Order: sequence, then C-alpha cells, then structure tokens
Amino acid sequence: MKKNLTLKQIAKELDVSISTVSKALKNSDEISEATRNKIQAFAKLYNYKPNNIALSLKNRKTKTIAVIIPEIVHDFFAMVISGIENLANQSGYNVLICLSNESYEREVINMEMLASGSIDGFVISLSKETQAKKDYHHIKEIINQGMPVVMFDRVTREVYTDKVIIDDVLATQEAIQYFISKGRKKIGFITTPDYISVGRLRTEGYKKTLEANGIDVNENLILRIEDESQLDTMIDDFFEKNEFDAVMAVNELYAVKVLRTALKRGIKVPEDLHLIAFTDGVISKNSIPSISTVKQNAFKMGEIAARLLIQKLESENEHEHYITEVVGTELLHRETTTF
Amino acid sequence: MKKNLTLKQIAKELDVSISTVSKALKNSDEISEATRNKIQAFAKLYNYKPNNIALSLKNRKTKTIAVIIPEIVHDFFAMVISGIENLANQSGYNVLICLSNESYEREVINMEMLASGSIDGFVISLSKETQAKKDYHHIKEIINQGMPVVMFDRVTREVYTDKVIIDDVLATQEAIQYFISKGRKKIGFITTPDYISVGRLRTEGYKKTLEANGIDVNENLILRIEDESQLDTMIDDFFEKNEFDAVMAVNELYAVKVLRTALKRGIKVPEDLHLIAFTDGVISKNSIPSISTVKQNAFKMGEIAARLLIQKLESENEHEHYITEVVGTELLHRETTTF
DNA sequence: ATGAAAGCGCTAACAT
DNA sequence: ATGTTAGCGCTTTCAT
Repeated sequence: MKKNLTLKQIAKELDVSISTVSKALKNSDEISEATRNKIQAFAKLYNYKPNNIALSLKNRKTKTIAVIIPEIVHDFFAMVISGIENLANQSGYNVLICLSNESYEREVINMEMLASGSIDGFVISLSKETQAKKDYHHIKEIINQGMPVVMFDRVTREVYTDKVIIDDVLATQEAIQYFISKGRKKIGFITTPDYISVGRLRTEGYKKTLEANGIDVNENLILRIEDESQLDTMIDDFFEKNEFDAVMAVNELYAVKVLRTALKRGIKVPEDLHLIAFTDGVISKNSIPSISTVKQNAFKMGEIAARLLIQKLESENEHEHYITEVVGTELLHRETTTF
Repeated sequence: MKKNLTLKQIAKELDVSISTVSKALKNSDEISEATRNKIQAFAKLYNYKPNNIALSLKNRKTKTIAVIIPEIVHDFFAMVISGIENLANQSGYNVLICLSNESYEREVINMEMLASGSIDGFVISLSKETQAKKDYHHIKEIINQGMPVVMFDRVTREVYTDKVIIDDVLATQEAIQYFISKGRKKIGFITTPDYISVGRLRTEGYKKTLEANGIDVNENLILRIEDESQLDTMIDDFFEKNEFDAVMAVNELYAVKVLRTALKRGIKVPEDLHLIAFTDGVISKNSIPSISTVKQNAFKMGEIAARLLIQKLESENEHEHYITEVVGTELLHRETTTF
C-alpha cells in the first residue's frame, strides 16, 4: 500500500510547518501569497487529497448519509433510493447504501458499523426479521446517541422519529372499491404476514372496504406469503381452491405470478379477472398485459425522507419534534383493469 | 448531538488510565481480572462502542469494501451485489454500495470520497459516460495510491487490474448459432452504442456468427439504443421497417419491449419469432411468455470479484500480478425459443 | 506571516 | 498490573 500524501509530508518537503500547509490549502490570508502559491502548486502536482477519515474525526461531520434497505431487487426500494440520491446530492451529501437482506442481524451490523463515525444520519426501511422480532433497540440507541434517523415505508410506532409513508389502508380501499364499482365481488388478496407493517395495513384496508360494502370477508380469499420460494405453488393452489373475479397483490412480483397463473388457467384478464398491484415498477409496466398499479411515488418518498434527514442534520436545536409525512398515491389503470 | 461514550470518559469515571481501559476491553491479560471485569461491566452498562473512524485512522484498515454500480434498477447488478455481499460478509467485510447513475462525475465523486480513508478497496462496473469519455484517471489514481480495485462486466483494457467478466462474444455466438440451427436467418440484434464494452463485444459476436454461417450482416437489423426514454418508439420503428424471425437483446428490458411489440403486431412467439436476452432476472422469468436468456451467473461474478479483492487486501506482497476471470454462461431456454 | 501545540478516539511500544 | 507517550491526519487557537 503506497501511502497517500499528507500535510506532514508536504510540510517537510517544502520546509514549512504543517499548519502553514493546512492554512495555505484553505487559501487563508494569514499566509503570504507566495507561500500559498508554492504550497498549492505542490499539492496539486502531487495530487494531494485530504484524508476524509481524519477530517471526520475532527469535525464529527461526514456529509454522507446511509440508506438501509431490505433488498435491492425490488423496484420500489430502487426508486426510493433514486429520490434520496437526487435530493442528497443537490444538498452536497453523499449517499451510501447498505442491504439488510431482510435480516435483523445484518441490519444491526450495518447500522452499528456506520453509526460509529462514518456517516451523519440514516434513512431506513425495516427488514422483515426486525419487524417480526419487534426489536428496535439498535435504532433507538442510535437515535439516543443523537444521530438522526428517518424511517420510510416499513416503519414502526415504537420508534419515535421522522417517517415517510403512504396511506396503505386508504390506497388499498381505493383499489378494492374500484373492483366493487365494477361489480366484482370475489376479490382475492395476496399479501405478506401481518408482522410486516405495510402488509398488515393493506390487509386491513381490504377488509374494511369489503365490510363497508356489505361483503363478508372470507379468510380463504386472503393469501399471506411468508416464504417467497414457494410463491408459484402457493398461488397455483390459491387458484385451485378458489374462484376470483378480481385480485389485489401487495407487490408487483406477487401480481405477475397471479397473472401468469390466471392466464395459464385460461382465465381472461381483464375480462374475467381484474388485477391491481402495489409498486409501479418495471414488472408492472412491461408485463403482458401490463399491470394496473397503486403508484406509490417512491421517488418522491425518497426525496422527502432525504429532506427530513438533512433538515435535522443542519438544524442546531435539539430536535424534540418529529413528523410523519404521508405521500399521496394514485390508482394507475393499465391493461389488467378496465377503465 | 449527544456524544458517544469514549475510552477517555470511562477512564476518568473509573479513575484509571485510558490505556488500561483499552487493554481491559480487549481482554488483555496485562490487566488484573478485577479491573478488567469492572471496566467491561461499566462499558457494557453504558453501551460503549468503539469509534470506527478513530480505529480506521489508526489501523489504516476499515474492513469494508465499496461497490460502485451504474444503476440499481437492473437485476444483473442487483445479483452481482448479492454475490459480493455473500462472500464479503463471510470474510468479515462489510459492503457499501454507491451509484454512479451512469454519470462520470458521480462515479468520480463517490470514488474519491470513499478512497480517502473510508474503505479498503473497490469493486466497480463502469458508468456509460465513463466508457464514452474513456477517461479512467480516477481509477488509475486510486490504484496508484495502492488501493485495490476489481472491475466487473463493464471493464476497460486501459486499466490494469483484476477483472471479472463473461465471454460476451462467445455467449452471443452461442445464442445466434442456436437461432441459425433452428433455421432462423433474419436475426435482429438490439444493443447499446459501441462505446459500452459489453454492447460492442456482443455485437461483435453477433456479426461473427452470421459471417461464419455465410449470412450477410445487414446493419439495418442492428439497433443501437442510446437513450432509453425512446425505447418503445425505436423498437416499434425497428419492427415497422424490418422483418425478423429471431431477435437477440443485450438486456432483459430491451427484450421484454421487443416481446410486447411483437405480440402487439400479431407476431407469434416463439413460432414466428425467437427471442433471447442477456440477464436472467425477474423480467425474463416472469414475463408472459417467459424469456429465454443467456444466464450470466451474476451472483457468481460477484463472489469472484469479492474474492479477488479480499485476496489482494490480505496479501502482504506488492501485487504486481493481475488476473481476469471469465465466468461461464449458459443458454437458458424458456418460452421464447423452442428447444 | 508563520509555527507550536492541543485535541479528535484509539492503539501499542515502552516505562514504571 | 498499570500508566505514559507517541502517533494516525487534520484543524484551530494561540503564540511568536
């Protein structure tokens, strides 16, 4: 490992003191122009780069924020990240991404690693395992140490901090109500186990809407998928045992599997089966037929999360006050619904 | 910002020296068991966490590696990252991800930020803009400073370092040869501009195969897509002006667009049109019909890249020797080809 | 105009 | 068994 050029070396080489070099490079007018020029030229020539680590130690500021997401192969998270990057870069912040891979342990490890010095704040969406365990110690601790954390999408009431979410109940109600308005009554709902916050809320929205319309909730029409490796068989089985005229899925992967299964069984979409998914990503847009979705404005969510975080970072006062921003959603009709 | 507990504070609180605390926490037997216990108990109680920044400054080691990728909404990159994470985590390394967003400037900014202290090494796939500009100064510089860099997929001969690639020419030849073996002659090829290394190589493989089989290369049948926002119109136009019995696309997004266009035009797939794509991701798997692909073993590529990097990091000797690992590919038949 | 020195949090060689 | 000290690279206050 060749070592990086340091102030010390420059100082020695040019036979001045370290502090003179430091000041000269900052263009301080404490230093004569001649010396300044000489030092700057030298630094440039040998491509001096200040050591960020040393700077962070000193300043306790890194101008970088970290995003912790459960998985990367998911357009919703990818788009949120784009939003975060967009706003953060504009404000002069760099963005680091870490994956929890839906694992509690990796979430903790990554956060602890970063929390101790490397970054100024977090944007996080909880891993499945964390939500299942309901153990939020690591996050509370980080907040207690004074590091700002903004949560998005998969959040929890148990941590008091800024949050960015959509109204999952409402968004689902809107979709289900649409099905009903089209005369659909046998509405299937494919979701996650209830310990995942958004899955639970969406299921709640589904049930509420049926009840509000005087339709009995049939638990058989709700499929909760725990283990994605069994997606295909579970959905196939779901169709084997039930009959639907509409299905809603909590993400686009589940939705496209439904679509495949339905078509394979000779069910016509959208004529015989209406389908709406959460997450307006590449799958929904490009599937054939393309899938109608609840547009979550993921990019905007990312921007808001970044804005909230940076505001906290740059405000002096103790931040006793936290807010939850609810981003609006939109029902986007494509080829799996009739408009 | 409440401050983190430091060795100094513990030392003061317990009325011992800082180094005693440091040693005690490392369970050094230089320290009496009594003192050790006392200090460890205190540290635990107040939840002491060593400051990574300080450690890095000291050790010049961070045990974390950074991955720089052009974009996140792309299964190939997502899967490579999984592979990297897998191997890195096993070896006790953390992984940080940064996006270049296909921009030269962001690639440079991110790398420079990280290079100066925050990480031990890089795994990178070049951004489009970097490949177009052919400006690799930032990477060469980092390597010169003694920081190991491993490149994957979008690489360049101009930087001498470890690389992980597939044999793009060969993989394409295999696919095109398959088309030909099925009697297909009007073979379209949808690719990127030639400045993108993998696009160029794949185009080369396409042409070579045709020539080897005595088929004239018709440049009209090659569509180079620069600007993805025009994907739909360009492909539509491509089909308007030409007739195909087979098409190969350099990624799954292009492929699914081809599929949509073909079906919309009443072309039967795979009967009238064979289709093969690079990238074996969610789109190919879930499209209807599902798309036959060149499986790039992205996960494995990630693992190899991480392994190469970590080997360099942990070997003492000056690493004068670099290798390029070529990962095997596989033609995966699904519903857009007949087997 | 320039430099010395302290300090950020930690480790480790070297006292005591 | 415990402590002192120097040093990692940098900034900044306080001399000179």
